[in-house]
Amino acid sequence: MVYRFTDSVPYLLNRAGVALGERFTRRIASYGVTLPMYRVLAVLRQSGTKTLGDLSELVSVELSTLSRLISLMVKRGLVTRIRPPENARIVLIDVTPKGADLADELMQIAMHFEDTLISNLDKDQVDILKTLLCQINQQVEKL
Amino acid sequence: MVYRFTDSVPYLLNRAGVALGERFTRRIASYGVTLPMYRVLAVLRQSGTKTLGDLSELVSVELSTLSRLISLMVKRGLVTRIRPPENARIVLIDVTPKGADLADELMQIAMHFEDTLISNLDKDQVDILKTLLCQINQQVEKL
DNA sequence: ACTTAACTTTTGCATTTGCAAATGTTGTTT
DNA sequence: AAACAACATTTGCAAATGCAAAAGTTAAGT
Repeated sequence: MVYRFTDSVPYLLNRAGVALGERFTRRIASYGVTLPMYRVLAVLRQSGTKTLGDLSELVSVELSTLSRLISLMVKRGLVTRIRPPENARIVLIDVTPKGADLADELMQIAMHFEDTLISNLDKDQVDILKTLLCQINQQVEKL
Repeated sequence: MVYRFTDSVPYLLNRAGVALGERFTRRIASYGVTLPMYRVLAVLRQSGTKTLGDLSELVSVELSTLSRLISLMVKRGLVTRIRPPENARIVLIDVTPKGADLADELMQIAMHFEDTLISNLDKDQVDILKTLLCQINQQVEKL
């Protein structure tokens, strides 16, 4: 059995991810938001306040990159960045009301994306897809 | 049914893709090769000479970015860049013998990655995974 | 208390990226 | 054959990225 690079999981994963990302980026560009920004807003909207480190983990963006991205988002009034006095080495990020509204709007679009994406796929198969993607994430630790 | 961002296909896809990419990047760093470089080598090794445009499509790297990446790879003796006289507006990229050897070596590592990645997954499920990733790619066109 | 270690974020700097415009080539129209 | 459109790649430039080092804060050891 020969190894076919273009049939490998990492290749297909990247391909689908990039294609999807590009589409969504273009779709939300008119809102003045980039894909990483959307991810930040969506995570915060879903689970509330997060430290920078946790957020970095959750949105798969490197810490230093995220730090600067947050600076930009603060400047645009989408999120707040607070150093709590009781523990001044962490930074807490949260959405502003404006950011929350925007997040809701964008998540509507994302929902629609998801719908068309899996529209002609088996419900069971989509479940398998999601489960496997999660498992891959765990397996990656062992590599 | 509420929309949970962190359960969405794009999110999980990105997460797995980034995690996998980071690991592999670190794994191959000692060979002086980046992930996009590996992808270029692997595609060329698998399917032979390609135009820059086709290659861009195959490795999911934007044309201008790829153009510069290829310049670097040419300088390092990994690939060749030829403008065929019979059609001088295209550029043909191919691996050098050195590039081919490196590609083989790296693909061994990639094979091993794939093995551990899907080691405790169902064979049938992996097939579904791959199929769905391909279908997602096609569906993306409709978004 | 003082030093050292551990934790979290930010910054410096070089590299990579992506869009738009420019370049060069072929094909088509008149 | 000149002008124009279509095709394929490259380049300019601003923004994003990633690593390593720095900075600031808390915790632990002596």
